[in-house]
Amino acid sequence: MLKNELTSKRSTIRDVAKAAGMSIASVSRALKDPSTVRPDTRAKVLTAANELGFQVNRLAVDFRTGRTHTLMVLVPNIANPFYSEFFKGIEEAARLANYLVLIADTASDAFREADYFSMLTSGKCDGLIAHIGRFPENVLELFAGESAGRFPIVSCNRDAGVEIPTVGIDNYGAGRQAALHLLALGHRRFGQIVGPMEYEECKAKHAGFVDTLLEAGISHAEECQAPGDLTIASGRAAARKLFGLHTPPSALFIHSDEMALGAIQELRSCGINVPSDVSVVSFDDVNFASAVAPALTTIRVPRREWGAAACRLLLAHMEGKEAPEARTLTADLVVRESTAAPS
Amino acid sequence: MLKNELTSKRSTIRDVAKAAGMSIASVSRALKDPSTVRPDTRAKVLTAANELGFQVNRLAVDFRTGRTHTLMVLVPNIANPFYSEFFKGIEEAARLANYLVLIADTASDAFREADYFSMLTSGKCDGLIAHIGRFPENVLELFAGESAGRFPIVSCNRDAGVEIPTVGIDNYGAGRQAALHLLALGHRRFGQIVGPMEYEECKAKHAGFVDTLLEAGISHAEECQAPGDLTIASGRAAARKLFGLHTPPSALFIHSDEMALGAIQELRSCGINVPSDVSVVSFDDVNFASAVAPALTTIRVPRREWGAAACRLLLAHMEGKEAPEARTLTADLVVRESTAAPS
DNA sequence: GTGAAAGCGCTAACAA
DNA sequence: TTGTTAGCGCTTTCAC
Repeated sequence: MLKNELTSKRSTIRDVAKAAGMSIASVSRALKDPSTVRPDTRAKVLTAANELGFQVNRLAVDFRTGRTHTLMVLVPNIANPFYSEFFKGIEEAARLANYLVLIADTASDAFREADYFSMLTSGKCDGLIAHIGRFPENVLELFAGESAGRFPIVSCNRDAGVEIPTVGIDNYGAGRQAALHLLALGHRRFGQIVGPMEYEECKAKHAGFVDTLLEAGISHAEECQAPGDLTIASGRAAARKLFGLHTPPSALFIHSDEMALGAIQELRSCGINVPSDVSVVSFDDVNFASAVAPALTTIRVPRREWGAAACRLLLAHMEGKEAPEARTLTADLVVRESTAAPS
Repeated sequence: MLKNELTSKRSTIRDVAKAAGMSIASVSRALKDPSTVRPDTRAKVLTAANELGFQVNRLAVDFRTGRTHTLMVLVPNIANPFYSEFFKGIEEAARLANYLVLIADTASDAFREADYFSMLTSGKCDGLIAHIGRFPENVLELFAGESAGRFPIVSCNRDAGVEIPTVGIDNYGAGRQAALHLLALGHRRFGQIVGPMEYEECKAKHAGFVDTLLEAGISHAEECQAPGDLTIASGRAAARKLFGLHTPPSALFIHSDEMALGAIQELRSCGINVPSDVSVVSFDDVNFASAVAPALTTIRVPRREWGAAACRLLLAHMEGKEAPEARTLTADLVVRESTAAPS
């Protein structure tokens, strides 16, 4: 039995109406659109509401109006420091339009993803921004075809064959920049620690990097590539694997700052120094990237702008407007201390 | 299958009932509690629902039942990597009880705090876990007195004069451990980079540290203390201030790993080495703490357990049960590389 | 400017 | 086991 069921029930506009000596319609109006009632009516209602400790039941309002003024953001792992600024960008844009934003961590779990997605399809939020690596099959079905337009949703990752509005990053171009920088420094033996390759995002980073090496006449062998899941621990493991090779690389492109941190730590423990022995270019430019030693040379992803752009696109969709802006943001290289010419 | 949706509004159980040739009550039952209807009834309903692309309107369900099966977590700044594990702990505990959890970032903004708090008081969630430094006045009023028990809420920080169920950390004991460790190493000149001192949390860390020094006959001057806001940047600034002193400390207690990272970076840029010149004990043990160089000696806060405990306490409250467990968790020192004997 | 009344989509008595 | 029906608290015509 719930506690608030035991205590007195909360008052409704009906109670307020009785106390103020007017109809519930007037109470509703006085509360929601004061200009439509006479000042003294309004005053009476407000007084009564106050005395009764009246709190509007938003569940009822939302149900009645069919709108919740709430947006949701889905992420696979809130532990990734990447998301902090991303959320701030969304929050700011949402606030301007008078929306509240709620975050859900799906833990890359299909059940959770389905649960949270259903909050959109079942009306519990008005729109959804999905920053998940891959859309689950059942979700794709849901948003395919004609029903596509019915649920306002914006993706932050392009996913093959998905017709969902997307605000993405030019990952291919970013991978390219990483390669060009390392090439310019004089490196010729490259390694790569990649994120989950089922994500388009990681595929594109990888392709941009490898294609650019190829153009420079350098092939990027399969064995010089180690997979990770974007966490520190997976970076450590990947570095261990890569430097077990008999001709280890002199330069590394790593798909996230977190993995880079783990990799650099692992190398250090093996007596391999960054950047004098190995150069590292990573991805994201999270908060700690510029504060660790060596400070990370990384691809700066405009996370706040990304969030804001995604939110604006979502809002535009919800109002049936056209897309308000470009949908691919560029991420640029920031050179710090983790890269140098090969020794 | 989803065809009719594009032309008209979404279908309701009424539509399903008509299509299946039964009453809406049976549809409701078949969907919600299959065991209460005959198998063939159930099959008919499911088929009809499927054909119509029926999705239950959760807004209506929640409104009708008065329950949302949703918990909310309020944090002042999601950018703090501290929260990652904390959320996971909550999510896990919530999931066991069949609740969804949503996160809101209040940005320490009073308006936002009020907005999100009202989601609880207006019924949009069933319970709330607040991990904010300080409760805003208006919120305190709301939860004072008789209405206190009406809204299930759990705080993660003790706040003076607040009668809200709390799961906290023994910050005083942690501050004490930091001091004892540094003292044992032989340090005698101490500095401290503190978090916002209006938070009880930071006050307690500070008091535990200072009291322990005092017991050892060492006074901790006001000038050896610099304020920060728990971010990397504020750690840098605080370190700059502290080492402008003409007798700088040989050991630092810093209220968060993030600030410690900033401080260590600042010191490094001044040619001051950690730990050979200065020892650093920080707080939290976030993900990167063990991966940076030097690895941080820090107070390990059991974040996942904290989240889980807070969630269980909330759930217990919502069911009117007694508190299921102790409400103060201990945080213990983890010695790594950032502390050493003074030179 | 205000009130009466009709629901929004669903659940849960209560009947049958 | 199934159907009928009365609302949950609010917004919103539509009269007055």
